[in-house]
Amino acid sequence: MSNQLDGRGYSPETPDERLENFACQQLSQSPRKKKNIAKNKRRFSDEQIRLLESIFESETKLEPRKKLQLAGELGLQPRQIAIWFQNRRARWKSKRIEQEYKTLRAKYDNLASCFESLKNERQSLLIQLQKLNELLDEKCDGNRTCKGSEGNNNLLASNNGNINNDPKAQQGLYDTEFMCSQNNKSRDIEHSGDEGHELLNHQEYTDSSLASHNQWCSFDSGSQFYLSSSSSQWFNFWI
DNA sequence: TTAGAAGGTACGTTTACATCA
DNA sequence: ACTGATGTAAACGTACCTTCT
Repeated sequence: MSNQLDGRGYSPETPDERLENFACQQLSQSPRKKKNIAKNKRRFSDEQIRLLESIFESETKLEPRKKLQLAGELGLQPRQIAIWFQNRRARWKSKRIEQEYKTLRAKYDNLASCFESLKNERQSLLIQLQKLNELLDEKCDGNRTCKGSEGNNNLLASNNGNINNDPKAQQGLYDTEFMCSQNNKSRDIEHSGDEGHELLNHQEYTDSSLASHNQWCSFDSGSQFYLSSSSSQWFNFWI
């Protein structure tokens, strides 16, 4: 505020001049009285502004008595004081709104960037899943136990049974488990109870783009890696 | 309880003035 | 030096609210 006032090129009236002007205005009976008042409009002096600002800092609204007192101190009309406070409140509000906008904008930008990185992460997870699925297909091709009820085999079971000795596949499984546990823990945890067990055995994978001709392998509940219907929806939401 | 006057505020607009290209 | 555009602050008009009688 004071910066804006610095360098003002007007010559402030003294209180006496102001009173004189006011007296003239009051005495003027012309129909253009209002215009005459406006024509004498002068910016308040630095000293007046300083005092007004200091009071505004402590109270943004003036009590009537204080307004009169201030008017007397500054040689202004009470109405001028009231109007100054009105305008000051308006400027204050406008600044505050601007500041709030900046804050919200920063938060939004941050969220948007998080969203982007999560999207990228999801993409890489899907690629890993695709690879794992292909590996499973290969295993199943060479192992007839994949069919029928035993077709329910899964990566973890294979891994635990030391059937899958492919270090690359194991690494992929580890990575996948790790990333899922990091990112989906909060979402999947609610399905990890009895309800989760049920989901494990009855899930339907309808994503034809990624589901192979074999069904997606379900994972042991302990692996924290399975696709419930809700997480499918979550994934679809991100597409 | 209701009506109306008085006083206050928010908000949008107008006006006068300063500054700058 | 002059001028038009622009920004800013003082002032105004109006609608609305609260308080008091």
